[in-house]
Amino acid sequence: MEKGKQTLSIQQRRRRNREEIIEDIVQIARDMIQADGAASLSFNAIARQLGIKPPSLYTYFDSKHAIYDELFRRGWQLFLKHTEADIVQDGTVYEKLVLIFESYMRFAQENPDYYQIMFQRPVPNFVPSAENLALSFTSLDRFTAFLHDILESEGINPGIPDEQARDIIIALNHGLTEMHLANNPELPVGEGRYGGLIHQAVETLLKAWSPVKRSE
Amino acid sequence: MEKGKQTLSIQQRRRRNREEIIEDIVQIARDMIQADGAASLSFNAIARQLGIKPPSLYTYFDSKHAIYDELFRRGWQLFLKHTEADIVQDGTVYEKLVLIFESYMRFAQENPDYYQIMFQRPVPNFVPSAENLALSFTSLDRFTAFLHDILESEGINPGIPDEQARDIIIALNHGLTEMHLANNPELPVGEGRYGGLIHQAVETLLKAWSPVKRSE
DNA sequence: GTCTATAACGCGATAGAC
DNA sequence: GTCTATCGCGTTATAGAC
Repeated sequence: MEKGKQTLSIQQRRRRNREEIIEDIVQIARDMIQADGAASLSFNAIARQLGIKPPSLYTYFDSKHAIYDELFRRGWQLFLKHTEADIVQDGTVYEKLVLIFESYMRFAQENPDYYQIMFQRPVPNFVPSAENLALSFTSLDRFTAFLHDILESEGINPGIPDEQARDIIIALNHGLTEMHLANNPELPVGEGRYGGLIHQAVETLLKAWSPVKRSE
Repeated sequence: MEKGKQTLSIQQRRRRNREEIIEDIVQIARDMIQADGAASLSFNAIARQLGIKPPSLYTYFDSKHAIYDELFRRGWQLFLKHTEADIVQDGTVYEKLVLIFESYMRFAQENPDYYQIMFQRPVPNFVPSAENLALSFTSLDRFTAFLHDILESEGINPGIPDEQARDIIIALNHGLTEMHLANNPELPVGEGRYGGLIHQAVETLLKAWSPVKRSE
């Protein structure tokens, strides 16, 4: 991985434009993180693989943290697209929520590099820029609105404020994903000790929150 | 933190026995992790603070990973004691489960150094030894038995296998804790966006799993 | 003006000889 | 326990090539 030969000569490389090189850097960083974890991403190793010297890399990124920040940004952009595609208008609440859970877990599994940087904190002292952090709030706002809609349209009253119901969903969803990645990272969403629990988890929530007659 | 003076001279230190020095090393490592995160623990810095040269540290630990492994072991030992104290025999299921949730979150907050190493994976390439890993299974077994007991004694049938109910509890509990630490690490258990959701979370689970008459 | 290389600094973990 | 030495890291300064 680290010792890969560059495929282009320096002269050829020079002709390529800046954007292409940045894409290369991002792709190399993603590959390395997927192989060895976000915390052990090496600035020097990226340069080596690109076929340039480490100092030259500073032409494209001001620091190693700037690369993390760019990955953070791209991750959230992709996540917004990813979840958008999985938010459907038809179907039952149950089906909609299951899709949300599966979507989150699938994103984590398909993009472990982005997921680490976005939802875990593997890099000491890395703080995303305020601009990119705002992207994550956009996602939360969207989910809040989505949940509000489906609860209202189905006449579901969790008995607690919508925001609390939302946060319980978020915590359960995140917890299932974390445990799935820790226990059966190789199994697809829907299988494994935790990855296979999405339906039961959503059913549990909806059972508790559905407006049914209770004996007590 | 890192530049603290040693309080004993080398000669005094020499007289102390090996176990005391190891205790010192562990305590210094814990302090450093609490300050800067597990991933940025520095072997050299530990030696500096102990008042010895880095290579001498190898007399006590074979590698940096060996220090992590020792912390992993101590963390699980403490966790077993910690939860044991919070598993009570009297009270309702609701109260017992709330205590379990609070206990886990409190452990994470009071021992962030151990928690990181035990439940997150902040150190690339660190894998706990099989011997110490077994400690974590002891904890799972104990929780399985505990949950089985209280479900049975209260005649609760979640409608799904006990192991699945257990894992939903674990996931929700872990998710709440992760989100609390990420959002309001400074707030005590019971407060904050996620730290204040334990009662609602447990209530949701028990509502769904309680044997009540339903209209559908 | 943009990209590159060389050299060097201070840090880290670790190995080996003493 | 020590010291010396090797190697990797991120980063900066500086200077030359396109």
